[in-house]
Amino acid sequence: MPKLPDSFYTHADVVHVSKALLGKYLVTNIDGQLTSGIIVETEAYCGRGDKACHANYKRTPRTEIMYQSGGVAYVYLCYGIHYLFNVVTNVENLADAVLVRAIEPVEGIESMLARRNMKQLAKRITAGPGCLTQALGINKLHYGANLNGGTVWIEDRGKVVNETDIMAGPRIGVDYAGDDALLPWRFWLRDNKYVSK
DNA sequence: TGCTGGATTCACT
DNA sequence: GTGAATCCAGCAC
Repeated sequence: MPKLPDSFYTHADVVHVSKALLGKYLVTNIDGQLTSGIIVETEAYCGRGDKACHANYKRTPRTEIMYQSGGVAYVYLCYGIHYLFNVVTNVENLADAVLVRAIEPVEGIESMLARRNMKQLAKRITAGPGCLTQALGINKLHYGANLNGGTVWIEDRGKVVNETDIMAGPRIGVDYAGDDALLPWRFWLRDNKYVSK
C-alpha cells in the first residue's frame, strides 16, 4: 500500500491537507503489533496568526518540530494523561499542523482493545484524540517520527471521499483562543460513528 | 526552583 | 452535568 508522498505534507494550505487526510489510513507498527484505522476527524492549526496553535506565540523546544518540513509527527501530552497526535505540514519554518482527532478501526483491533483495556469493540475506542493515540500505541517516543518510516505512517488505499461528505465546524477545546476558536477548521466525515462528540 | 493550566477522558450524580 | 486524574512546558521569581 502506498504511503503518502512528502509533497502531500508540504502543501502550503494546511486546511486543504486537513480535508485531504479524511479517508486516509493511519497505520502504526509498534511493539510488533500492526494497527490501522481510517482518519475520520481532523483539525487544522496554522502557525501564523492562529492563537489556538502552540507554535503561534513563540518558538520553543516543544514546538520546534512544527517548524520542520511537513511529514513528521508532533506528539504532545495534554492534561498529563493524554497524548495528541499531529501531522506537521507545510515547508520548513512555517509551523502548520493537523491534529488527528478520531479514526475508524480497521486492522489490529485486538491490539487496540488490549491497549485500551477494553473487552469488546465500542465507539469510544478511537473516538477522540487521546483515545486514538492510546489505541494505536502512540506516545512521547514518537515525537518527531518521520511519517515515511516503518513505525507510524499514513496510506492512501484509494478510498474516495466526496466533498459533500466532508463536514466543517469550529474546533474543540480551544475556547481560550478568542476569535480564532470560531474558525471552521475542524473537519469530519458525515455520518461516521467514530467522530468524537 | 516553583507555580499554573492545558488541542481530554471517564466515572459519577 | 460536573469534577477528578495527573505530567510537564512555559514563565515568573
